Amino acid sequence: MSWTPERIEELKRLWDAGHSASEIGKQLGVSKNAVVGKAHRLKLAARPSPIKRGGSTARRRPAAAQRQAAARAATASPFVSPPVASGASNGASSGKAVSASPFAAPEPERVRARARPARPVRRSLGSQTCAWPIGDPGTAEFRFCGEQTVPGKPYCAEHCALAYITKKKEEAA
DNA sequence: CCCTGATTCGC
DNA sequence: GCGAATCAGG
Repeated sequence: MSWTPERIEELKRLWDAGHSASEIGKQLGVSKNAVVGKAHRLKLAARPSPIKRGGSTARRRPAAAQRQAAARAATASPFVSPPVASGASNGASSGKAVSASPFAAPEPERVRARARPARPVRRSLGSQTCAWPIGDPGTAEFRFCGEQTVPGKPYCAEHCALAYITKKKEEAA
């Protein structure tokens, strides 16, 4: 939708009335950014700005500009993106390598689990314990199920039923 | 997290 | 001119 005189008028009115950009945006059916951008272009009263760029330390355009340009290019261009992705030869290997941990694929709901201390999973070879996560990872209460696993599976029978969802089950649910 | 407005820049 | 992405403060 374009900025018709009426809409601009409305924008001015609401902006002048002290409404927030997102609020005005809702009213006019546009995004907050659109409102702010238009207001800026119209030179409307630059109301109390939350932040100020370059107010104190000034000049730091290059970095921001580069990032923006990069982001822009990344989303817009069909090409662009081949940079390193894997095999980073230099540090920064913060990847926790989740691999095929208990959290890997199954269970859609609580997959939020990060690569937590997934160590206690196997402890004793004689009787594997169910690696089904219980509770919120990161909290003290977090633990794994610990029941005897189904041979060849990382979970107990009960949790295998939950972990391995079939298409049919999914549709039934 | 949510919110805010400001700025940049591809379109 | 437009506005998404990004930034940066509350």
